[in-house]
Amino acid sequence: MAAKPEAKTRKRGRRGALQVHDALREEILWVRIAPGSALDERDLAARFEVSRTPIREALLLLAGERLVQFLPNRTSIVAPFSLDNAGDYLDTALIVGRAVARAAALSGRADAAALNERVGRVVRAVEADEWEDSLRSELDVLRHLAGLSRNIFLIKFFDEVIDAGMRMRVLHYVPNATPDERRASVARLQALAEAVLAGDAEAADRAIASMMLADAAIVARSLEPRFGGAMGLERFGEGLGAL
Amino acid sequence: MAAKPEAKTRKRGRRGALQVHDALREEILWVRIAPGSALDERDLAARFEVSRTPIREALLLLAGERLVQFLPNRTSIVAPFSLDNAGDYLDTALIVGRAVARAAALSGRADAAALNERVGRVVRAVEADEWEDSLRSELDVLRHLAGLSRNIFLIKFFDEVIDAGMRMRVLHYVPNATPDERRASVARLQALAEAVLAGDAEAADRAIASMMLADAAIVARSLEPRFGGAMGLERFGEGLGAL
DNA sequence: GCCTATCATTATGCAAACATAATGCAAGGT
DNA sequence: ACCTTGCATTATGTTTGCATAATGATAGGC
Repeated sequence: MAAKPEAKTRKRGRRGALQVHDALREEILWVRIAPGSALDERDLAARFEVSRTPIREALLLLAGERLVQFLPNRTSIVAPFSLDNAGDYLDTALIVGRAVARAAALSGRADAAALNERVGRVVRAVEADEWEDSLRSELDVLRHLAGLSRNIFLIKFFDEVIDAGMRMRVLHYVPNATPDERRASVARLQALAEAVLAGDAEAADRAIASMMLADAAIVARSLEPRFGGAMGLERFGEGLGAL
Repeated sequence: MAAKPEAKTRKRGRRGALQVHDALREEILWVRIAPGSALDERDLAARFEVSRTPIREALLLLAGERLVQFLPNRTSIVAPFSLDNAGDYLDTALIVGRAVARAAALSGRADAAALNERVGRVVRAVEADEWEDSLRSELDVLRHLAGLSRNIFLIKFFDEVIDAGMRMRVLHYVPNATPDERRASVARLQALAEAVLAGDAEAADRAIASMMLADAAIVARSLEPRFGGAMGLERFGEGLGAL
């Protein structure tokens, strides 16, 4: 009866373009496809067992998310990745992240059981040294907090911020953070959760900012051998972050 | 020689999907197509004199920008518009806008001649009562200020904020603002420009916030007959805006 | 020996046709 | 008179094929 399981999958997901989009999106964000890689439509069509049209549609959607670069009459590529604007990124992430933390704390919608359960997953994944699970569950907590705001614009922008920093995390945070640093990061996440549960916007703001700054310092450290600290990362927390 | 001018246009714009995307995008943002309208692919194909493929690609891009809703196996529609989350919008716009104003002021890149020229266009358009030009040029000033930050994430988010509020402006700001209110808004824009030129981040922050709040009040006023002030708009400036 | 122009190759951009899911109407039954 | 069931209609989702622009190799000239 399970003669053609993949055929049933094809039939069930009656919209190949979205399937392809989601699959490619995951692969790009988790850097299972290298930045700059060519995305040949014919190859992808063969791989996903669909024609080129749904592939093109998926690539167009990804191009809209700035994850793929559509070059005119040339083969599309995975969006190149560099840390040249990591400073920009963290300035912006701080702004949106702090707004999310404050909104979550002020929402009065935080549920201790649900939140602690999610934080618990992070703790367990870090203890077990499952880096992918730990990253996934950590971002899940943050997205959950954003959801508490019920502000669709804030949620949307925060999602975009997380996605924009995804490959930086995978490439330059995960491989460089020591176990102690991971535990310290989780402790900051727990402080954030507690502040949100207590409805303390100021404390939540400080907690998420210190978490983001500490994580950024780890990324910055990984680059010093190459750039000699010329990345401008030392000014985090000044300027826009001080809004 | 100009025998087939439209044929040359077709040939020159070798990427119909982007042409269609830009055209539809303008029509949706300026509400020349009503929210909720059906977007029949065949009709659009006939209208733009291309096949359905580039139409579909354009619609997918617009769906990624949340300007079109792709309903499964049904005809796509222009994204519905409502003011139910206008409060969310203005909270978020304030956060990003204030960050832009501060970043522009701190950038030290503001050029008096270029900025005053742009502001001058707004003044002239308002004096001439050209509402579309005035809105266009006003948003152009704001985008120009965002560009001064050279922060690609901030620029991107600010663009998205402006687009997200576009139909609200066209439908509920433009028809309700009195000439005096328009002039007052322009005065606040001038104050913003002056603060940025002076490099005064605090003043720029206050200027853009007061501008956005005053404009929001006009939108809110237009709704009171219908909603009796139950929109939650009266709490602007509290909560997140007080970050 | 190196540079340049031309051509074959390859992959994209678009068009048209086919397959399929959803909708509306009509006919029949309760 | 109303609800239900089945079918025709319609528009989407996908496939396939062709036209065209860009790339790389090759041959010719300097």
